[in-house]
Amino acid sequence: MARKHTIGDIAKLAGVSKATVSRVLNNKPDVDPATRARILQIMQEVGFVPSITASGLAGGRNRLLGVLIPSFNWFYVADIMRGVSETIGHTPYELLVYSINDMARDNDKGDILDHIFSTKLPAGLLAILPGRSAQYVERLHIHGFPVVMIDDAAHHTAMPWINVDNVQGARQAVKHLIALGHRRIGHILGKKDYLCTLERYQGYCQELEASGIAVDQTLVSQGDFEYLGGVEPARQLLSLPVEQRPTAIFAANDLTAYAVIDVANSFGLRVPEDIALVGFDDIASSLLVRPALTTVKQPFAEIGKHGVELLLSLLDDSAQPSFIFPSAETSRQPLQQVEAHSVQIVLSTRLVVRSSCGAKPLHHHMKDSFP
Amino acid sequence: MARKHTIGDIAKLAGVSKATVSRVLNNKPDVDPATRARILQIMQEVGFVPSITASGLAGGRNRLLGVLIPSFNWFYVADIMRGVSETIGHTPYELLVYSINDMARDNDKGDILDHIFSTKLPAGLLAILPGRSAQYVERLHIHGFPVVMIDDAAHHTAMPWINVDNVQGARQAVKHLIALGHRRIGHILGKKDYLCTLERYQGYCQELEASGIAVDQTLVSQGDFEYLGGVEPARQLLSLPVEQRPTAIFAANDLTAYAVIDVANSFGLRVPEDIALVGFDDIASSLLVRPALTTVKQPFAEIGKHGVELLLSLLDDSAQPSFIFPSAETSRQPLQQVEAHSVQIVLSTRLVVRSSCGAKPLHHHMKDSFP
DNA sequence: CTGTTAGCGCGTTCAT
DNA sequence: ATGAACGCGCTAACAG
Repeated sequence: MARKHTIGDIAKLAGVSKATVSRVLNNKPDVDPATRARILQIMQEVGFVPSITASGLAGGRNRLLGVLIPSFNWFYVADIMRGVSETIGHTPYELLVYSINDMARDNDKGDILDHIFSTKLPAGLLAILPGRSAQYVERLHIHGFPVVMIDDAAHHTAMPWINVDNVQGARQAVKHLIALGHRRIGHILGKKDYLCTLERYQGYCQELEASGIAVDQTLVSQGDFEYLGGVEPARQLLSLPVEQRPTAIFAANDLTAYAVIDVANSFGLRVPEDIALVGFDDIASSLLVRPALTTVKQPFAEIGKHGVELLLSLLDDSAQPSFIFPSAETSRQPLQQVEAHSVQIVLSTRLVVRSSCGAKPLHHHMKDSFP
Repeated sequence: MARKHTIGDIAKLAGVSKATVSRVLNNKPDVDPATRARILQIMQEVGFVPSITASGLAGGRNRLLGVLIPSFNWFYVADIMRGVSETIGHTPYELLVYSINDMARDNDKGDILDHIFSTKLPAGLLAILPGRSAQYVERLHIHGFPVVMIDDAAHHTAMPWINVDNVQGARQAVKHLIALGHRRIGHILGKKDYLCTLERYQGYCQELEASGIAVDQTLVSQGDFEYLGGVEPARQLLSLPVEQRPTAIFAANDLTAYAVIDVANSFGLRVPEDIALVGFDDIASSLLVRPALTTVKQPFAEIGKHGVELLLSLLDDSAQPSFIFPSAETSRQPLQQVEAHSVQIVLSTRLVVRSSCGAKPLHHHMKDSFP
């Protein structure tokens, strides 16, 4: 393991001043190519690693990226974090995680955001916030702190922002059910006041109407994105007289769909034979429940990736990342798929067909189809 | 939101030197109680937040705790991280996450540990490593970097280390099955070369023998902790002639148990009616599969919590010049559930009875038992 | 008990 | 194109 070297050491070895070493470190233009090469060479050899701490102090900006998550236990958070951490791995930044539920200080989300703002430890923040908590994050944005939101309720703001197209996603789900011959398609709504709840409902309505099917409010029931919150609305829909009962249900998310499966079974109904089912999210467990869930896949890892890229594009225009870890020569990919001026990104979803909808899957997934 | 203040500002406001402010900041004993109170008061008022960056540079030790995880996508990692983040929330430390699979640099675990060691960004590292990768972490430990391992294969080392009692856990599972009247109890082993695989198998054997049941090797089959890797051994066990076929199976972990459920169903067998099933881990999805899985619960959050506490105790110790100043006042209170000298902690497991074992659950879990 | 003096490792002026 | 010098905010010796 390499000993700890400072730019002073490198400077001596290279026979230049510390300032020059600092210049190549920060990729400044005005350095003689020859000496730059020599310095880089030496840094390689001795395994020089600049002090994030010191450069942070001196430069005023740390090479740390903050990510605020609602909880480590939410299934989809893990997928987003995978994308986040993978993307950060391609940069000289490190990953700092703030979790809301788990904070010692009161659960007030404003508090933790205050903390982040006042410490200014991370150079920027990627905030995954459900519901209408965007306002807290917006405060940071207003104060000039680089922030990217991953949320459904942030449309009203001008903050850099990233999300999926919930309307299209819902339409994909309903379209598929219609294509399978269903006409009475029920919907269990997500949590009230969430924008994505509304959007998915809108997509549901749009697709029905596009097929000439009138939206029947008796087939729409209020859920809350949780398993338990899905039980009652599922009961409600499945309790309808057979001729009114939906033959298919589009649940606002996967957890809600799980509740439908269980309620259906408890009613002596089978999924998908008696009731076709499509969820939304494609969290990891949807591959494990039986029947495996057909669902609208949110590209969580992509969301995380684009979120980080967008955030990075906000940070530096001048000092492009410096010098990467010695072994990562090829890993420098252009982080600029994100347009410099597009501060809002909408990713698209994809329908993943498994067993719960009753369609014959085109591509059998390994786990799904092993028997 | 509070403006940014430095200790210099506080010093002026309090009419003392920066050194004194620094002293109260670091809870040094020799400060006049009155001035200490006054300074704290002022810090409160102006909302002073010390710069982690600067104190890290000056003191040589950052208020950052590193956690190395194999992946954000492993179910149990999320639970451990919940405990970790919750515990860190009670301290002035921040959480720095390193993920292995997702690193841009080659997947070599040694590389990322080198990186951590050479940057020395975090004050210490909590490493969740599967298998025998402990050696990489051990290098850090040898070089004096504070490290705590969460792993099954680290018994051979003297590193601070934390884990669950796999033998007892396995015995709990098997004991329960025996109590339900089962005599032919099969076992699907975990991944080869993992210590916890061996330990769980040993527990399985011990409990059988304690009940006067001979271990039958035809009832033991090799898995690998993965769902897919559980399919074949499950097939093997369930293909046995009825009179030899196990009436119950103890799977080395939950994912393997899921495979047993699916294979059983594909054989026209029902869980738990035809085959009782107990898993190990109690990952979140075990509440969602059907039948809900009876399993040996690993206290993942506790593991994370104790891991952090142990790590912090290592840090504090090294920072204490206690030999020189045998002060009478020990105002250092928290985090000392962990004995100063116990560098290895073994937590115990708990059997969570749900549907898959065929026993009538004593306590119906909400989700589990809603119908 | 408290103030003074040095740095920690690096970025960023100024000069040259 | 490069060096010298200063300072980021704080901790850690030293004195008193």
